Amino acid sequence: MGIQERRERERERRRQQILVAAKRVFSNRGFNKATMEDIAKEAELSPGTLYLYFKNKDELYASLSLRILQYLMIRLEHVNAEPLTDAAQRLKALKSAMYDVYEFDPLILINMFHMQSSETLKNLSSDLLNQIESLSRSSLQVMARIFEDGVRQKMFVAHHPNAVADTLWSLFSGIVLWETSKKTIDNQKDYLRETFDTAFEIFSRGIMRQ
Amino acid sequence: MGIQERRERERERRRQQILVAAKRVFSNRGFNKATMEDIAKEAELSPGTLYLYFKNKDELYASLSLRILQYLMIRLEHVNAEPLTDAAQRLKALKSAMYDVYEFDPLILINMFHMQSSETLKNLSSDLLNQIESLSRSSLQVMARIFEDGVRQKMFVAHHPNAVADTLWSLFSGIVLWETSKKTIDNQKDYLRETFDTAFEIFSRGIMRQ
Amino acid sequence: MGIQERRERERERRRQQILVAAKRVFSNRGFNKATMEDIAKEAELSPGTLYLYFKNKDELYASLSLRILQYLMIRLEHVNAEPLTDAAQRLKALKSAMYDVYEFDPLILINMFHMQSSETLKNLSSDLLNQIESLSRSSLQVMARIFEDGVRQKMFVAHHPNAVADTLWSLFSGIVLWETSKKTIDNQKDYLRETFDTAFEIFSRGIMRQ
Amino acid sequence: MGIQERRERERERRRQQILVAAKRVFSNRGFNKATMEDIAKEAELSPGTLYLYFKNKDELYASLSLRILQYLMIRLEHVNAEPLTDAAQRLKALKSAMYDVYEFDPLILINMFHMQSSETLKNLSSDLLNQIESLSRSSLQVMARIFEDGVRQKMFVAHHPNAVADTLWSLFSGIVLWETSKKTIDNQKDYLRETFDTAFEIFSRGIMRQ
DNA sequence: GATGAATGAGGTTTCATTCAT
DNA sequence: AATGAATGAAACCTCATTCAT
Repeated sequence: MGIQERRERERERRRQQILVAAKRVFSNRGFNKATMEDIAKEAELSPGTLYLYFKNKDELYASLSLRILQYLMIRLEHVNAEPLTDAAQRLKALKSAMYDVYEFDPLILINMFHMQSSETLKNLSSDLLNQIESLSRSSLQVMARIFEDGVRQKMFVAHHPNAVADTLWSLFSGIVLWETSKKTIDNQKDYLRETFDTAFEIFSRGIMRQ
Repeated sequence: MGIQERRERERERRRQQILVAAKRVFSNRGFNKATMEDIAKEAELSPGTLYLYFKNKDELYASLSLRILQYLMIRLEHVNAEPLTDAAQRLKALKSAMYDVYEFDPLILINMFHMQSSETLKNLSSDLLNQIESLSRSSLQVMARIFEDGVRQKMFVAHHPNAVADTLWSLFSGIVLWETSKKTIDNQKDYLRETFDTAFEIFSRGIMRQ
Repeated sequence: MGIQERRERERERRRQQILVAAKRVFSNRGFNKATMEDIAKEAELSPGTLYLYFKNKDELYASLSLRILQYLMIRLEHVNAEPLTDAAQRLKALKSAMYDVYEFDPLILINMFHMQSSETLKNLSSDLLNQIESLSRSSLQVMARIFEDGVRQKMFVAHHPNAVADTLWSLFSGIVLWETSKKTIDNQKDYLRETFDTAFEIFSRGIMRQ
Repeated sequence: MGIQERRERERERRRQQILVAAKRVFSNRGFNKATMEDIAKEAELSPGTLYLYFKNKDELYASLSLRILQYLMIRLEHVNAEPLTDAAQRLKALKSAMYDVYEFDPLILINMFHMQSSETLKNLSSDLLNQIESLSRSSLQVMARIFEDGVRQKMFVAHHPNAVADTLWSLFSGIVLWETSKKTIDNQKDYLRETFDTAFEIFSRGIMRQ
């Protein structure tokens, strides 16, 4: 391992250390209340150091999303790679993938949806914005391909695959945000899984041929 | 009209004047960037005056949501009040209602979803929070009742009515937020209606008996 | 006196109060070391208040210069207005005017020259920059006119009046900066007057006809 | 060449390398905006290394001035060494020397004047400050000697030679700073030579006997 | 009731300098 | 000797909120 490579690795480790701290602080103090100093303290680094790894606060926040998008992508590709047998099973695999994404990191997922629904997006460096965008676009395309295949195999009712993917994605993000908000207000327990079950059942029934 | 009543009326007029200004500013500058001074200027009032009508900035924002919830409630009750004929028509009416809500004031609707997905909720006065909550709860209940009726009439597949309402609501809010975010990034035109059409078709097919 | 006018007056008083404090702090701590908080404390105001009167730190600094330029302008116009008698007396009046400008506020004068010799200029609001520029331009023009008249009256050797004005202005600012720097290093007493005397004698002899 | 000497030479080479880089960065980014990291990058060294050769940022800046002062000194001594023939020619030689100093390195010259007119001076190590001071003092003395000789030879009007030297030096630095500032504002072309021509003509006429 | 000047806590960010490797 | 990652103090500036008029 060359010295260059080791440095690169060390640098990546630091980045992760900061992201982990950021996630923790963000989850404790909430999106707006978390300060760079909080994060620095949590990461046991100085504020200045954060800026060696992330251009500014928005970019640090946004970077949290990339990881989960990458995870989503991997899971979706797996679903797509499995031999096509039966529509119901396909959808089940898809549902399972999405739920895993939620469990992988609920807080960051909410963060991501939150960010997408705000004007924060406009302030990101075009580089990062492009990454997020392209990854999120590809994910939707992979999803769309699943539905496309299904339609071709006469398992799914004919719809524009992109629109179906958008529907599923909206359903998913809507549930995540809505259930989170209910949890915030009521301190209720986490009903997300149940809501998602019903929602998915309806969705499945809605797109599968009888 | 007593002097008391006239005062009350005058006061309400001011509140509306501020809300209108707030909405405009919020839509121009974005959620976080809008300042109280901006709003005051737009309302042709002084900053101090805003605080005579709204406890703080969060409350002012939150108050924007009430109006749209009230409108939602009215529309839903209408749907519910119509003589029950046929499931498809019921759902069509429901869809139409929701789309009207969107058109009634897209910006405030997004604002509302945005707020619900953030920790702003925690900072509201319990009074306002209660109002929002109860109104939003009732709306969901009215929706749920529609599905309940439908199930009883064997028009809809049996599901827990609340879960179906949650699904629809999530779907709706998810689409609004997701399509808005896409519009922000791409400066694309407004595809919301189309996405919602497909989504609703799938949803309808998913809950109706064949 | 209307309420509007009184407010305007009050506002101007505050501006002056801040400028006075800024000048004091600037002179004690030096150009770069002075902070907005220092100035606020000196003015017995809060930092935020400074920003109600000056857009940013650079503008506050630059505003210090305007006053002295205005004073310069007045003094020069007086020299110009006096009935033209004799070249020597004209120059004497001019010299006296410039020395008064120095005494009016040496620190701000140095500040002004310092600023002009730096890239701070680029960061000013175009409005303020224009004011400074135009005032400084007019001053030079008034000076140039004095020399122009002198040449026409055959009292001064023929030179391009603008170039003569530039020479005098450069001489003046050069002396101010150079003598100040010597004073800084040596903690010497203020030799400026003497240097200026000699310099002006040479200058006068250089432009007057024998 | 001993090993000691070679080391010394190597060290000097590095110093020069840094100074060259510093000059370049300073000229591009302006006095205040230039950072140590910029300079390090330009010199293809690391920030830490700069501190092995210069105590701090101020010293690095100040060191830039030494070279030009040395050049000035050499040129002035040449003027002084030439056989005294005629006052006009003496002054011409002096003027030519000063203009050469300007051309030798305008940026550093401005830098030097800029520094002299600021409180940076106070923060230098006494060693460096002494060097600058003594060199700048000697330069003025050499200049003064020229005028002294001229007076003794009845070519120049009697004035205190130091005061005349100060006048010339002030005139020179004043012009450099003033013309630079005009160039900054107007993006005008470089009028310095012309202004200096007129100024010097006036100055010459002012000190020469008729 | 309305004003709007003033507040001041608190946030983000920069950058000269250090020091372990 | 050279590195360059890390530091952390300190600066500028914003803006929700208050309160004397």
